[in-house]
Amino acid sequence: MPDRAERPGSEIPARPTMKDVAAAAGVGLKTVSRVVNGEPGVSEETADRVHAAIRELGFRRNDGARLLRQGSRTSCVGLILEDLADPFYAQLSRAVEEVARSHGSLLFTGSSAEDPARERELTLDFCARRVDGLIVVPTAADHGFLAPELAAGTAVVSIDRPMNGLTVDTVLAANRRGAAEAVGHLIRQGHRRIGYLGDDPEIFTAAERLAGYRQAMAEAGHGVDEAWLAMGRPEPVGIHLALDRMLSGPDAVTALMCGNNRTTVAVLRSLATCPGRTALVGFDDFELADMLPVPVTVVAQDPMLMGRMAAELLFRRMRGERAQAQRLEIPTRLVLRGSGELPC
Amino acid sequence: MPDRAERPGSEIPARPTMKDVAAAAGVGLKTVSRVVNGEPGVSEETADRVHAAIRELGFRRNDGARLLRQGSRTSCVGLILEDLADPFYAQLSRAVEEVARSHGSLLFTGSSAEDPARERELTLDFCARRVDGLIVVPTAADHGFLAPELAAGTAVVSIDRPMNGLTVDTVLAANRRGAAEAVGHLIRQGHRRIGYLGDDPEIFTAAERLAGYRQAMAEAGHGVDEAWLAMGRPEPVGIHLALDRMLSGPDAVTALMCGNNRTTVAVLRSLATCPGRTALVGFDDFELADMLPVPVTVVAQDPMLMGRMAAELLFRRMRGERAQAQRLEIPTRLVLRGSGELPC
DNA sequence: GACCGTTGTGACAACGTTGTCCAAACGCTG
DNA sequence: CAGCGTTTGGACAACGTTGTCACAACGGTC
Repeated sequence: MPDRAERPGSEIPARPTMKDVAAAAGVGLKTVSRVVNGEPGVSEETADRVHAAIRELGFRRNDGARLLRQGSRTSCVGLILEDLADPFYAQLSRAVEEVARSHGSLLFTGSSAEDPARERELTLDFCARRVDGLIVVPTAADHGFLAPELAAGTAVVSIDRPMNGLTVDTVLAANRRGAAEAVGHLIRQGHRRIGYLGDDPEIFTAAERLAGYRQAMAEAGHGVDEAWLAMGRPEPVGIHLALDRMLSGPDAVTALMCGNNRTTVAVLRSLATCPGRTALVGFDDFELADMLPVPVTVVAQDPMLMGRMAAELLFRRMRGERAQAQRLEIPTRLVLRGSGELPC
Repeated sequence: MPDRAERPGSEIPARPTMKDVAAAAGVGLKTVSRVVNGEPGVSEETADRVHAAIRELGFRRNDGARLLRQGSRTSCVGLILEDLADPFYAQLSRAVEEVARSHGSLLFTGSSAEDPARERELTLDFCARRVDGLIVVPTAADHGFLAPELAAGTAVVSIDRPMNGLTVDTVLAANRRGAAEAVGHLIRQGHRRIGYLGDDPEIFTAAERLAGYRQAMAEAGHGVDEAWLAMGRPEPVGIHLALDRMLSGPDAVTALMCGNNRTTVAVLRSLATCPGRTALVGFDDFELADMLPVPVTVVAQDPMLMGRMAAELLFRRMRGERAQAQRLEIPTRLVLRGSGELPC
């Protein structure tokens, strides 16, 4: 064989292209293309030769080139969330992936780690890869930087939090109402001094849930002592200190509302070291909440449903639907298990 | 303006290309390329004009075309696992993503759902997108179909389970040893009749852990009654029935070993409905295991470390390292919490 | 004023694929 | 055997980008 495409000494093995296949099968380039794409107009015998060459060379079509030529969709969507390892987001991802798969799309995933710069970088990287759509848990304060992408036809859906500076479909949990219901429940159990531990109020969900707490307290005519509030990243030490403060003194709180699953777990760990029982409701359900010594009453979200809804909205947009941007609020469900039903 | 690239009636808004930018800025195509890539040899004034045009048109470079032209790496890696929503895999993903990010790569994620056909499809789709590397939790019995990709320079690393029919770097937990240690621990607590509930033994980890159980029993000189074994997907009903069987009669088992976190949780739920306490050790740690009424003794794996190692191996390969395929076994850690220390 | 190097710029080909178009070879009819 | 359609095949351009090369304009030297 005089002329081989691959040079023996080359470090990076060259991938066979259609040209190589064509040469190996002794046919024209376009014929290979036809065979690969199942187009008609190729005799069975020729197709067999081409298939044999493909197998022999281990050819696989370069989708990048195909997409470039066709100028069409890449069949990729991107998902950007805060932390893939958080069970809430893990479930959400799974649902998004499922829907993407059912529409024949592949999924890019990225964690922003609550860092706006990182989110922006990831988003734009995904856009440079020409994803057809993006599902984002927004962290940045403003998403105006996405406007050109949106204008260029990239579908965008916001999930878990709204996006500022950009009008897009949005899927949220009923944060305020869910939190208000939970606090209302505690109030009906006779509690008046209720502590609230939540995430940084810069985060939309944290602010909304806090607002729900305040609303329920106000509706019941109970004042809120600012000393009962502790807002910040769910770190064990900070939470332990906050609890120490809230649970001591004559005006100690008798019940606690936790703003997210991380906080709830941290609070439970902290409480486990203290004697005495405090009523508690957590926002967001978590595995084994029902199996703990005092089963934990929670405001359950439905991350799977949220992910599914967001993905369906995204694919609807990608199909070219022009309707006005929607804002879906997925209801929460108060799951009574015991921890919220403790007396004062 | 006589000649505009975009037609007003067109449904799909055309993305601006470098050509459009060049026209808008009144410069040549290559000059735009130079500006975009920060190449020298462009006067400041020209660069400013180009930047203005880029901002105005909302231009973003098409990485697909760039990659095609350069023939170089896509800076994408693919991760295929069983179920993104499983906490073990969620943590593993996070670690992989972190390493990928630190190497400037984007991450495709896909769940095989333990379906070989789906795994194969995902894998090959990723390859068609020309990922630089693949990390796979293998489900298929044989991965020979990946051989051409490997030959073409796609790096492949197997994680959690070995790959058959392909020699690649592999990162595993010390399944057999971990399980044997755990069972040995139960034996030292005086147990002789120990039940084992695990996943389908077709799955490598399930088979290995079962082997560890058998080994520990054999070393202690205890026989194994096949009625003590229940292998299959972790479904509540099946597990409940199996437990009923194991825990009744005069020869009821006095301790249980669970082969994975899903099974452990299902067993705990099932046991919660029965009176009486059974010693139990689970393979794989899970959140709140230490907070349950009887804290659960587990064989802890380190999914983050496994993910990190696999990703580091992958990027080492991608950097062109030619060393022989490695097989890393990450040690497990027996975490004593109480459930394994119950008396017979 | 002929020659030089330097600086800024653009024309052109190429990456791997597909869509358009045309040509060769065939069997059929008149 | 001319004329026709049908089947099969290939040449060529284009997608958006970058690498190579060459050209134009400049100031400076002999």
